[in-house]
Order: sequence, then C-alpha cells, then structure tokens
Amino acid sequence: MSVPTSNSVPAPRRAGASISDVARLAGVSAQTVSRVSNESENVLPSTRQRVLDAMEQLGYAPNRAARALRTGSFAAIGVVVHRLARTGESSTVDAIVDAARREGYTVNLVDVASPSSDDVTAALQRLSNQSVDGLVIVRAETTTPTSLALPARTPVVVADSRFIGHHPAVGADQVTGASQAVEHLLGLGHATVHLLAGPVESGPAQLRAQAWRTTLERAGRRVPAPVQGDWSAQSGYEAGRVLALDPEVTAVFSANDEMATGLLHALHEAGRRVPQDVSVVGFDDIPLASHLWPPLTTVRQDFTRVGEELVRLLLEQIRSRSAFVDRNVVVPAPLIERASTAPPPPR
Amino acid sequence: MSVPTSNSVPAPRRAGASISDVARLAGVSAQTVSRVSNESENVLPSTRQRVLDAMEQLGYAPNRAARALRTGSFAAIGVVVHRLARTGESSTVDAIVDAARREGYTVNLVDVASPSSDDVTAALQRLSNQSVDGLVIVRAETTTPTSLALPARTPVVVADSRFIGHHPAVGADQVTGASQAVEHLLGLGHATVHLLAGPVESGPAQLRAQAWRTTLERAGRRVPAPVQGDWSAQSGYEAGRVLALDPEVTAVFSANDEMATGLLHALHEAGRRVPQDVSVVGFDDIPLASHLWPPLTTVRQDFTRVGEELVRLLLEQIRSRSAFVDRNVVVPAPLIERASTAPPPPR
DNA sequence: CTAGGCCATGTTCACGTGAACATGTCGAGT
DNA sequence: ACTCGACATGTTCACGTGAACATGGCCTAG
Repeated sequence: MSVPTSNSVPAPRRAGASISDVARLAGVSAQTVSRVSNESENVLPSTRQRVLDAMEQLGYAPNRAARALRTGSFAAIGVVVHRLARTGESSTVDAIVDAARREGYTVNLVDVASPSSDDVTAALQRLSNQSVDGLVIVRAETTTPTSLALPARTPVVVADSRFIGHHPAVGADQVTGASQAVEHLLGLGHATVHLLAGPVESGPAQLRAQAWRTTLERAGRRVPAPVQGDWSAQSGYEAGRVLALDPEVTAVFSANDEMATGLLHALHEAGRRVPQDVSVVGFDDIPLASHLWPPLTTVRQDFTRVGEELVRLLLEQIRSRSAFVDRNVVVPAPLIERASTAPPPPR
Repeated sequence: MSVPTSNSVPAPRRAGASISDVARLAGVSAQTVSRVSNESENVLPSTRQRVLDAMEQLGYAPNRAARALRTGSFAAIGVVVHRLARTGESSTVDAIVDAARREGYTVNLVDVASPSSDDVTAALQRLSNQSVDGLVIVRAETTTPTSLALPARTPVVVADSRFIGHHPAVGADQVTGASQAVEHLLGLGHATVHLLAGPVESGPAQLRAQAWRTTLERAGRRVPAPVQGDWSAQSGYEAGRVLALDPEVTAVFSANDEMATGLLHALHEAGRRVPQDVSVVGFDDIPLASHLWPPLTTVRQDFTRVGEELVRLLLEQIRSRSAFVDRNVVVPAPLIERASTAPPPPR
C-alpha cells in the first residue's frame, strides 16, 4: 500500500450517501430509513429523529433512479411542446410546471423540432418507459389524432380540441370566443369582418376561421377571402400592408394577438387610424395586449387555467390507472373590449 | 386453474417489455440486447438485426430508471427558472431544450415559486442525487452566489453574471448594451437620459442601471432619479404616466421592452409624440419590438445564443467531470436602431 | 498442424430502493 | 401468569440494466 490518493482508477465517486450509509450512521436498518423517507407512520419519534439527523449530516437525498426502478413511477410528467417561446405555449407550460410542482411532480420538457408525427413520436420514444408517468401534449399541430404513436398505457392529455374523442383534451372555447369577436364588430355597425387567419395546419386556427365564417354567414354578411398568416407579428404586418390599401376593410379579426400587433403596425404606417378607420380584434390577450397602441380588444385565453386543468386531468388518470378517452374541458374565452374597436367611419 | 383473466390481484402490469423479454424472443442473452441498445461494435450484423426486430415487435424501450441506476447518469439536465412566461426566460429555455435534445439530453424543468434562496434550494433538492446530471439556473434574482446550497459535485451553470467567480456563467453584455443605448440618445442631442429601471433585487437590472449612470457621468450629464418598475408592461405604463407630465423628459431608457411598451402607451395617451417629443430605447428586442408603434429602438439580447452556450458549458463540465468555476461567456448585446428615437424637440 | 489470440456472445453481479415477510418486545385482557 | 396481538424494527429479495469477467469458435502465423 503506497499513497492512499490512488490515481490509478478514476473511481466514479458515488455522488451522494445511500440509504445504507444513513442506516449505519443512525444505527438502524435501511428499511427504517426508507420508512422515514416515505413518511410511514410506524416509526418511533425518537428513531425518526435519529434518522433525520443522520440524513442531514450526510446530505442524504433518495436516489430517484432507484426509487423509480423499484416503484415503477418517476413522479414526473412529460410535456411536449413545439415553439416554447410563443406566449400561449410558455404561459401554458408555466402553469403546468406550477401545478405539477404542487402535486409533487417533476416536469420533463420536450421541444419537438417540428410538430410532425415523426418528431412527436421520436420525442415520446425518448420519454417512454417509466421515464414519465404521463404526457401532456401542448401542441400537436400537424399530428393527427390517429397518427400519434403513444407508448401503450401511458396516460395522455392534449391541449388541442381536435383530439377530443381520442384523448382527453383541455382547451379554450375557440368557437364562442371567435364568434363573440365577430359579433362585437358587426354589432358596432361594420358591414363585414375580414380575417387574418393562422396557419392552415393549425387546429385552433381552423376552429377560429370556421367560427368567423359561420358567424358572418348566420348574419347574412359577405364573407371576404381570409388573409393567411403564420401566427408571427411579421406575417401580420405583411398582411396588414395589403389590407391597409383596401378602403373596404373597416374591421379585421386577427387569429392571434401577435399578428394583430403587426397589423396595427402596418395600419399606423399606412396612415389608417385605429379604431376610427379600421377596427381590430385579436385573440389570446397576451400580457402586452392592453399596452399596445391602441390597447387591443381581444379574446382572452386563460392559459393558466388550461395548464392547471391539463395537469389535473392527467394526474387523475395516472392515479386511477385508467384513460378518460372522452373527457374534455373547455375553458371560457371571453371578449375583452379595449380601444381598438369602434363603429366604422361614416361613408 | 380457472379463468386466466385473474381479477384477484390488480397486478401492477409491467408497462413495457424488458431487456430479457427481447433477449428471449431474439434467442440471445440480455447482455447482447444491451450491446445493441448501446450501439456497441462487437455484434454481428445478423444478430443485431434479430435483436432490433425483437425490440420492434415488443415495442421495447430501455428502462431509463434502471439505466440511470446502473450508470449513475440520467442523460438529463435540470433547468431552474422563475417566471417562465416572460420573453427572455422562455426564449432561453427554448434554446436550452433544443440544444440539450441535440446532445441527447432530456430537460427537467423546475419553476421556483419565488426566486428566493429557500425556494431555489428546495427545487434543487427535488432534482438532486442522480435525477439530473447538471443544472442550469436561468434566473436566480435574489439568491446570492454564496447562499446557493448546491448538491455537492453537481455541475452548474448560471445565466446571471453576478455568479461569475462562483459558477460558470453565460449572459448578454449588459454593460456595453446599456451604455450604447444611453450614448445613442446622447448622440442624438438629448441633454440627459431618464431611466425606467428594473426591480432592485434583479442582477441584470442593477447592471443596466449602473451602466446608465456611469455613461451619463462620464459624459458629464445630470443623472436624474430613476423611476422604478418591476419588468411588467403595467409598471412601465404607470411610470410613463408620471414621466409624461415632465416636459424635461425627452429621452427614456427602459430596462426592458415590456416596460417600454407600457411607457409608449402612457406617452401616446398623454399626447406626447414618440420620437418627436420623447425618445425611447428598450432592452431585450422581444419579437414584438419591431412591430410596436413606433417600432422600438432596443438592445438585442440573443437568448438563443445564451441558451446554447449554457448547455455547451454545462455538458463540458459533465463530460470532463470537473467544474469550471471561473469560466464565463459574454454574448454581445448590440443596439438595434428603429423608429422610437430621434433628436430632441427644439426648445 | 498447432498455439495464440481475436471476436462474438454468455454469465455473474451490484447499483439503491421499498414491498413482503419475519422477528422481537411490551401491554392488555383473561 | 399466560396468551394474543399491536407495533417497531429487521431481513430478504427483485426491479432492469451494463460492467467485468468467462467461454468458445475460428483464423492466422510459425
């Protein structure tokens, strides 16, 4: 035996104390330490204290891998999301993380490069098999309900109403929200309402467009050709430059607030006053909506509520070991009237 | 033996096939399956194919818990963040998730209720002990470098330059960015620049305020009392209502774009034209900045770059099994000139 | 032709935990 | 006083994996 600081073997160095280290120090069996960890009732207060002291002294924390292996549960949920930086996505995920934490669950985040079936499937693969106890799919755009290859028996909830009937879903009331927006504009006296639509492959975008069309038709109004956007402010701006040239356009319903922001920009630039010349309604009620110029009338989506309901529904499934295929929650989406809408200019 | 569908015991139902199920079906040993899983070289192509087929047939995916227990690594990184819904936070996290995925790492997201030491510590506790291989702290606001109780030997990186010297850090160049903003306004002819400051407990807010002050002093200008905000557009609006009343105010540097948005709102409302009467510069360059009215001159923070660098620095530490205490990366923060700044009005 | 070695594959074992079962102690009821 | 049982605590074992070591077949060099 020479120098004790052996540099022969790098020695992976166990990261922390294990349950048996604690047991040894406290002078009890490993099982008793486990009982203290899991807050079992049948431990003498004095013993419990001794174990807790030993834990503290060693900086012990249960090894989650071993625990997961033994129990088959990770106390974790997976969240699949597409573009996290978007307002709706990040707000929803924020609420999910928060709700999960309150329930003692960790969140595993997976950002899929594109919301195609393949990518989502690959993402699920990565999370599969006891890495998470359940899955929240926040954005599934182009993925269709049936193409979603889920690991068997993994509880799932989806924040996309198109999945209703396939998986439990939570979503804002797109249809009522969009209808209210259009009706509000018609009620102000506009002859018709133009649509700045979201991408065609988006479920919510389709829903909002459909509601817009239906509401106009029901009111017997002309249905103008929708202008296509991609959710971004830039696309709203580009669409706005076109719409601004058309004097017939007095009211625009934008499928989200970001596009509405770009639209406002284009209208200002073209010298068309909002709301005197053109009224604009958005969708989402992003935090900035009330401070745009003019403050934006919009349909509020309660992302926090959606996130909470998603977690609630998912945990219910996990705990009951069953799938609630046909359960779904619709969160109200009220119209928030601000200053971007007014009666049309006299003609 | 009666009915095979025993309903006597609920039978936890193993979620998926295990390595030995695959081995049995493929007619090889479990170790060989493991070799295929881990892409070891020494497997005959024919054997590999047989194993892959068996995996496919059984829908096998390696059990991450067992793997983590065996190897001591989860292939996961933890991300501690405060308010995920904020632009900077969500963009950074988005980039982190993306970079981590490219490296085969999963992301465990932890949203701390408040960025206090206790909360952060509790969050770390939850992630500790082989649940993650390393930690990215995106927001640590009130936590001081020394109060951060980290699990021993856990590699850490922090997106907060105040931690330089304690942990490796990545951050935008706050000082140069803020100085440029102030110099730009002075260069346009403004006598001085007012500050709409971030919360006092925020590190970046302090840095930006300090740079503003230093730049004014170096130019020999009067340093007006800063107005305090809390990062929110609402606080910017409230501050703006006060600033708008003061005809001396011709240039305002807002510590972030959200407050700048509220400020613009208040100025419009008060009838003060931007940029003719008052110039405004923001900080962050949020996606909406170029579509505000007027398009906002601001300092760009490259959150994507920050996220990528964070992951790079963290993985380097994980792989080399060492801590780079004094390493830090500063990402340039250039001034983006748009339409919200102009020379002061003639007096 | 044979020894040595290389390579594909198999066998054994421990990682840390918690469930199931086992043991031991002490108090109450007869 | 004895038995039963409630309760605190201990012992054994398997969860699925991959590292270390073991085996055996075949090719090549002498």
